[in-house]
Amino acid sequence: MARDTGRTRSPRTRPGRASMPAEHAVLALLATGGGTGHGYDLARQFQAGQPLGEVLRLEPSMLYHHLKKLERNGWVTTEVEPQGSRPPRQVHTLTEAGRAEVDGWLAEPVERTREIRLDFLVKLYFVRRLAPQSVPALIDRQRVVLTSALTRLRNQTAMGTGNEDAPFTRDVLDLRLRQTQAAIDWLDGL
Amino acid sequence: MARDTGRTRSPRTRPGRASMPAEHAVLALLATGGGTGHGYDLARQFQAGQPLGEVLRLEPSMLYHHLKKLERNGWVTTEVEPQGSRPPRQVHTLTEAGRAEVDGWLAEPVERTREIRLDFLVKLYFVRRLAPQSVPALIDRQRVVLTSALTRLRNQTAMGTGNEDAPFTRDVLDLRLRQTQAAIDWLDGL
DNA sequence: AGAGCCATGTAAGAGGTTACATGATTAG
DNA sequence: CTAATCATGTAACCTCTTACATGGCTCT
Repeated sequence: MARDTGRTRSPRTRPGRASMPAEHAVLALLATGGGTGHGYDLARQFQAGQPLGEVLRLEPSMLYHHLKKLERNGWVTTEVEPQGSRPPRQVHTLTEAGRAEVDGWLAEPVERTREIRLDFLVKLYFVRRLAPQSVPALIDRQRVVLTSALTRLRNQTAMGTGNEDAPFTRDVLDLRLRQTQAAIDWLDGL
Repeated sequence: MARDTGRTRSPRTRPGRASMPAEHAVLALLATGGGTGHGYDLARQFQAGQPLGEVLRLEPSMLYHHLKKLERNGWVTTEVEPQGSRPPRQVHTLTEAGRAEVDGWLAEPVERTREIRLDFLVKLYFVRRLAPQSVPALIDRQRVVLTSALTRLRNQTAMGTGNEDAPFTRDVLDLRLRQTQAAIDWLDGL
């Protein structure tokens, strides 16, 4: 369609802005290994049976994919390390930008309640390993986010109370309230 | 492994087997409209402000995409309906296979707790509109699924009680327990 | 005259899954 | 001898999101 407006194509401002837990987990895992590591080694931690693997399962193919992407982002550099008899390793090293990215990601709470289940758990795992003194701050900030979500949900529920023809919407809000409340209770028990 | 086994490429048994809530919602929405409808009309229901749109937001482009896919699956047929002055409509009609697919989907509870938030809510919305007498059965079946998940989580928690070096795993299980319990409580209140 | 509705899509990319490819070495 | 481990990927196919295209008609 459309011959061409002259502008080739907008730079796609922000592509959705998900928190990309898998990518950040790989980056943070590099940080726990002193800033370096190779794919095969990192892969083990994402398998079933490992604590991290219970929350975020990552197939080797996806792990290698993420490592390539982290390199394109300038968050890691890669060198080949020959191994004698074994296949050579691609050793990845965190850059300063990568380190900053990890630190920022670890300090930010997640936005949505549904991100508690994956994103926040992964963050919690790594904050405990990389900056245990920041754990209470992260939990507090997350609690604030969830509490304000709770308030918003309560307001919506109150506003809808005249609307008697929408029991479905009431049920939706009720579920969300309960799930958010459960997450807050869990945070409080940490 | 294997230069070539002769088989060009396996038919990819099942591509992940998610419940595909968006696709089924489109199909079910056609059913509520007497088995026929066109894209633009269906699209309105997936917008913000509509009860369905509060749970499942679908951009027009994705809706049209799903309609094409439903046709490839043999669940709908499509005819063009000229409109006089307006642009012609693509009128989609549920086939028997499509009707059966909707019925089956509406009767099945979801497998995972995290699918309650989207998949189950959408199902509930359509069961109430298409087969209100089946609502209690769906809720019961869903309750059974969630209760057995709860039992599994409790067993895992009990087994892990010797493992003192894994507080993270305990926290993960605790969160899942609370979220599952919240979902059960919500079901009981419906 | 301009805004917005009607009605349908394409293009491009991110993120993710599963299967398959390769090939040497070491442990049972 | 066979299976697992070390080590790295590619191919093919999904879903979903955002941006953009087209073009007449109706309402203010």
